[in-house]
Amino acid sequence: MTASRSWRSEEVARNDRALLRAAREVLAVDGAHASVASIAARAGVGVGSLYRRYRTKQELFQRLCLIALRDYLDAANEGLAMDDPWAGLVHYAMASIRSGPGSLAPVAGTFDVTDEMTELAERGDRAVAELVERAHRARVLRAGVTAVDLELLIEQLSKSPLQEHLQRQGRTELYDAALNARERIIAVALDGLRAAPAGPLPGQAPGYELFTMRWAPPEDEQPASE
Amino acid sequence: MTASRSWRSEEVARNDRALLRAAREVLAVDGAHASVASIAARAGVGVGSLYRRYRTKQELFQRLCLIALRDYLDAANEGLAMDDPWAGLVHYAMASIRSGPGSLAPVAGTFDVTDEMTELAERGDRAVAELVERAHRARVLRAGVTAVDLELLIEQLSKSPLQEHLQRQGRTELYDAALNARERIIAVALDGLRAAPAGPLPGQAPGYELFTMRWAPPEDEQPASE
DNA sequence: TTCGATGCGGAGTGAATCGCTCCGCATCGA
DNA sequence: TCGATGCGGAGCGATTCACTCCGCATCGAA
Repeated sequence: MTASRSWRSEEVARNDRALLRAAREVLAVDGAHASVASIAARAGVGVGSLYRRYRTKQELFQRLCLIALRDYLDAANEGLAMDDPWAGLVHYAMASIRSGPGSLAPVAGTFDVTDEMTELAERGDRAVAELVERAHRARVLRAGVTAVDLELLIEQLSKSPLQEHLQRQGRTELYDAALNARERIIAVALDGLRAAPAGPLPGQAPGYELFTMRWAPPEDEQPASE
Repeated sequence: MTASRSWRSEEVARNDRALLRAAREVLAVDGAHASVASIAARAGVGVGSLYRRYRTKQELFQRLCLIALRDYLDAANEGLAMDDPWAGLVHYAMASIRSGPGSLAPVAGTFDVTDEMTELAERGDRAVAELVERAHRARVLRAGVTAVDLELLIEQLSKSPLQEHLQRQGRTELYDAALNARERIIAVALDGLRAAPAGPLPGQAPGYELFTMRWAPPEDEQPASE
């Protein structure tokens, strides 16, 4: 119980990271119905190992939420640190969309909120409010847009129904195309659909198979492991 | 079996409409995990009545999907009938977002696709392609935007995590505010966040409680009936 | 090489929920 | 009053859930 317990702690840490990553991924796909078995399988560990680290499913989600709140606050502060108000706002939005507080929304209300989480959320809200106000002062943000509007838009863009479907069906070969398509969508939503582009759309135009494939019967259910 | 079977057919039709509406609502909230019991309860009928009209859960979803495809095609044609290319495109997008093919996405691949459905989908795709091309010819649509981009954006905007959460918790008093907030988000996504507004944002600015309330413990689980 | 300790994967468990069936009852025209 | 009809929901077997527990592989120490 002294300093001698450095035995294989690296593997422990690695497993823990894999567990958290797997939990976030599975949660994004299955929502609140995500099962511990699928999380453990995706992380490549047994359920026993999961329960040795987290006493309950809720405790895992709680930890996951705390990490997301930290990322969220970091992203806002990074945005504030940028000189260009618009670039800072976009940086925050992009980072939040990617690490997805929106994907954590389904578990909201399923566990107790700790004081630490409340404080992190408040600090994040303050930073975002400052980000929005600064953008308004520079007149680069549409008049009337509030911080709540921004947060809700981010939440709306956080989930990716297309990628979830692909993952459920195990169509990994289309994953890159789906990622590209999503980047375009986000760019459009942030920059606007009207003809007055802030630049050319990134990447290639997505093909129709992204739209048609999900209607085909899943020829192979997701192995849910490895 | 002749023309004399008009007995109470109005109530039957009313029940059927209630069933379809309930199914769409429950599906939007619970996704593919939607249970027949919750659908029947929300429609205010017993599961027996549901199974008298639809032999299986998949058959109900199939019918639901067919109706959505029809609405989808109608919306596209209505958009084409409008003189202003931009207004037509927005009309289609708004109608599609509201009647939500996106909320049907979770059941994609869970039942067989009939020929009628395939044909409706193809006709819809053609109409949307024409809508997009016309907007491009009039130079009112951002360069590089394809029909698939548009469809994916519509799908992205179709689901409403906020409203789903409210419904799950039974907070009906915030429903109007959530609806208003969603209208703003959609307007922003379609018009763009950058300072060059196409007009003032509609409705009132949403309050912070929309964002904080979902973290509060649900003081009353959804009664799921009536 | 042998031994105790440690953390591992996953079969097993009771509870909950699923889609679906079936039956008693209310409500109608005759 | 009586047969017919459609209704709501209790009940059924099957499935899935969160969680427990145990045999085994792998390590340092002797």
